[in-house]
Amino acid sequence: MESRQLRYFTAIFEHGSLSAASANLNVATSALSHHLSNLEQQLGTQLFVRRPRGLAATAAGARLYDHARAIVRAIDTAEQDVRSESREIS
Amino acid sequence: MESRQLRYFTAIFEHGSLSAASANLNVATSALSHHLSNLEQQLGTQLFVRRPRGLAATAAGARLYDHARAIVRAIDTAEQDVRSESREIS
DNA sequence: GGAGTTTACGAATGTCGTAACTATC
DNA sequence: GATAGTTACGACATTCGTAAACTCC
Repeated sequence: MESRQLRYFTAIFEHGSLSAASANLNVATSALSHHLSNLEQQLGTQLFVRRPRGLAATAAGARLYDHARAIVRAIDTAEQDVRSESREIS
Repeated sequence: MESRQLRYFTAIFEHGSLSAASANLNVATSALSHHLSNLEQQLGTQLFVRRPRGLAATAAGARLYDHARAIVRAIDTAEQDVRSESREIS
């Protein structure tokens, strides 16, 4: 699981569809579809049920979301923290 | 910051050299060197001081390590959790 | 010369967008 | 026909290893 996959996944989850996430991320739906498929295959689990109007998270998808949100935040925090550390030194 | 960069970084930090991390990860030192350079450039900070016998972490490097270790663990935990969730369902 | 890192180069892989396709309303 | 997702294909970028430098003992 790579950070980018988790970022895309959280956007898809929060927007409820690839097309909405696509508009928000400025990434083509095909790319998101690919990443989602890969993630599901890597985990061996379906994360969303495909519905006519969009995507509905499965239980596994909802559980991953809780983790993914925290992980993405932690990464952003780490980056900011290191940058501020380096500013203190220099 | 991608997950792989953080995994490589923690290995380099823990082993204290590219060559030791290389042996542990089964990845060539050149790849680790490149990733480390990219990470330092992305963060705008030097993470290790290059010493004749290996690498010594800077303050920024040490601070990143604390974050990186937690993030890598969180990712592994998330993966296991989702897998166990899917087993419960099926 | 040995231990360690970096740089150069090419191969394999991954990522992404456009476009065509499918399905549902 | 409009909306939403997937698949096919090609272009571009990333990742990685081998090999050749380079530095410090």
